[in-house]
Amino acid sequence: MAQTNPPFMSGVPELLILRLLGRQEMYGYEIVRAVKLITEEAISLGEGVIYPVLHGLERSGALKARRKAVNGRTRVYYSVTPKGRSRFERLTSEWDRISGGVHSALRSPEHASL
Amino acid sequence: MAQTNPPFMSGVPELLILRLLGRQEMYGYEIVRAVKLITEEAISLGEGVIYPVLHGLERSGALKARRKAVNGRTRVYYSVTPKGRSRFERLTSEWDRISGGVHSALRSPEHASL
DNA sequence: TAGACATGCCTCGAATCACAAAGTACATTG
DNA sequence: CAATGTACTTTGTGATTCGAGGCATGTCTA
Repeated sequence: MAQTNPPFMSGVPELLILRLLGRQEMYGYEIVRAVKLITEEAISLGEGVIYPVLHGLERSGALKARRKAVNGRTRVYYSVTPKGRSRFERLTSEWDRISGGVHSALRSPEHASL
Repeated sequence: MAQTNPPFMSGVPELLILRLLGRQEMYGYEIVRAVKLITEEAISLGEGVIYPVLHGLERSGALKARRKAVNGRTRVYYSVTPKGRSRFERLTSEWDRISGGVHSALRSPEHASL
């Protein structure tokens, strides 16, 4: 039933994709598997998530694509542009801010005086 | 224009509210200020976010409300029910999973072999 | 030959939910 | 009286995550 707006996932697919493509170019199907690996099985993204994000990032100039035939199949390899790199940095600092804030809240003493 | 789906914020208001009300009962306007404090200014939620979440959690049985007159004004104090507590625990472990996964991804070595 | 399974890309519909802005009302203070 | 702080409410918006499904090719096995 396509549980939408799943808690804590907004922005995450984009962040992870930019992270992966910052190391090396990759194609969609490969990214699906790679996400599981780098998140240590904590996060799993389906193709229905990956491809739309990829297309959106390409359209906004954060990624560029090149088609490559391998074994009679066509793969679309993506790599980050300078624009994508700065987007990744902005997102990363956003992530640090939010997750830091939540962490403070969760760890803050049980009977702090407000 | 109400920047919607702001990165990394989905589920966060609910988590923070449940966290605060787990310590002591509070009313909406108070929560708005408290969120800034416990997140160390990292996160700030407007009333337009707090109140709808409060109503939703009450409707779903996670919170109960009681009205209290103070200084000629009426305040609605909320406190968590057992249902709310277990919801908080579920959300917390979700948060740990996701943020742990993202953290792994961001810290994972630049040239890991996938 | 057929069947199953992995690879590889794509689209669709659904439902959510965080947000800004604006509005109401009363109290206090200068 | 005007301004500010308290306290609660409603509305419109739209970006986005997700599952399910479709299509096509390659490989492996019985």
